Amino acid sequence: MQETAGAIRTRARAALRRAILDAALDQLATTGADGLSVRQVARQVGLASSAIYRYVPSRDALLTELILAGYDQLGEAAEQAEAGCDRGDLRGRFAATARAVRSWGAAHPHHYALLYGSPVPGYAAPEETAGPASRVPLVLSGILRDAAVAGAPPPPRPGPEPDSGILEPEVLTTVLAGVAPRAATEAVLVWASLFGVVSFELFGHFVGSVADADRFFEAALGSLMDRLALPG
Amino acid sequence: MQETAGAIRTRARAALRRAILDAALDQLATTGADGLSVRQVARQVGLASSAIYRYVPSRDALLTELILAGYDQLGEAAEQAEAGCDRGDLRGRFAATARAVRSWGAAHPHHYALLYGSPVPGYAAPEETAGPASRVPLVLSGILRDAAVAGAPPPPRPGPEPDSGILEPEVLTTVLAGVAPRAATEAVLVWASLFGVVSFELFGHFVGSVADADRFFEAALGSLMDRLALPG
DNA sequence: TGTACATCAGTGAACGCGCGTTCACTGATGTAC
DNA sequence: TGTACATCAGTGAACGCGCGTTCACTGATGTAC
Repeated sequence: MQETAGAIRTRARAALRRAILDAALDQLATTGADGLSVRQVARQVGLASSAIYRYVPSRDALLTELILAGYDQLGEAAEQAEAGCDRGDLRGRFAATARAVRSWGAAHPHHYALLYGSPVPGYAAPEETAGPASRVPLVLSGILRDAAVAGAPPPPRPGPEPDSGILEPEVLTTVLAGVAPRAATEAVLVWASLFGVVSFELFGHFVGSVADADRFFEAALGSLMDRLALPG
Repeated sequence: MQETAGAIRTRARAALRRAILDAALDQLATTGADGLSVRQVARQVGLASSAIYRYVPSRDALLTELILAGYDQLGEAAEQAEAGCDRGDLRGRFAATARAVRSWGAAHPHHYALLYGSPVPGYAAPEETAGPASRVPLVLSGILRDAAVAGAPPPPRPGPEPDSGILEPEVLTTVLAGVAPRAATEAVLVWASLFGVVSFELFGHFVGSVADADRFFEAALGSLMDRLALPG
């Protein structure tokens, strides 16, 4: 079946768009987000700098794409790692997810920093990033929900629930549905702690105090899972 | 007593140096570290851009000074907050320290990001920053050591200590002397978790999940202190 | 008291650079009649 | 089959900008004799 000229052009366009994004990823990996420049990207793909604007409206848009790609890569890695675990092994699932986050960060430190480091000054993350950004949290909350179903339902204490109002109601009724507010708050803390540990390691704050980063991370994992009361 | 001319000059030099640093701090606060420029600093103090080099050898050195100043400001805030507490109130001391960290970060988000956000690309933190950077950890470890003295000494379990080798030996024998390796590892995790929570809040990762940041932080504090087994 | 000299903060022009973005254009390819 | 037209990827020059750093210099102030 003969391919139409239009289809060929469309495909070429898409391929070049990918090449541009790959070049940008490449530069992010070596130079960091600040060093990312439209002109260098153009040089790398072998185009005039002005040609980039046929594919990407601005440098900021390019940054946005890198952020989206980062959250998606990281989310993908976490999801795959978790999916490879026995469903009943809640601790294994959590550990696999956390290790995937750490590994991805170690493999792409500048990219990780773009997502979880200093906000880029003068750049406001558009709403489109919210979805991909929540992939890792979604994996984690899935584990918690399974734990809430499997374990004894938390006994509703009398009186007003002390932790209500801390988290967004929408979160408590959707991603963390079935998880008691107290445990849900703890879960958000664990989430932040996990990234806190990974960031501290990648950003060099453990130099001088942690001697064996691998073992430290495993110990941290155990502690975090205990706080979530994951059985095992 | 007549002041010598030399003394006057020296004082003037010091004052101008301070003015330059203040201008740099100012720009850091508004523009962020990337926006910091020698020429803008010069404009703000009313000097030719070349004159700055009589006071600061390079832009990188200026950055280093800002980092040092940041760690010192933050450390100072933490130390003062902790010093205002009843010595026996271990939980109060921890909470005061942690709240000081969060407050300082909220008041100086760009400065906080310079210290705890993405490493500045192409810039390696010189060793001089190690001292000031450890002021907050020192406050926290001081509380833990007091707790170790006050509480029952951890029973040395038979067999090899399972957590030895994770932290630098030097840390275990100095700042965390008297704290069992297991608890010390936990302490480092708590330290990273604290900054993880503060960073997540300041960098916007709680948008959409945490509704009441103040209450969340207090809840987090309680949980972290429980993990340190602080009595109260 | 006066003069020659040294010190040193500060100047302003310049070097050489890279950047994001715009715009009128070329030239190849495909389409309509 | 041939011709006029439309589409569109890509070009290259240009605009206007700000940057870090250097360097020969001015001019005021203090010092030595």
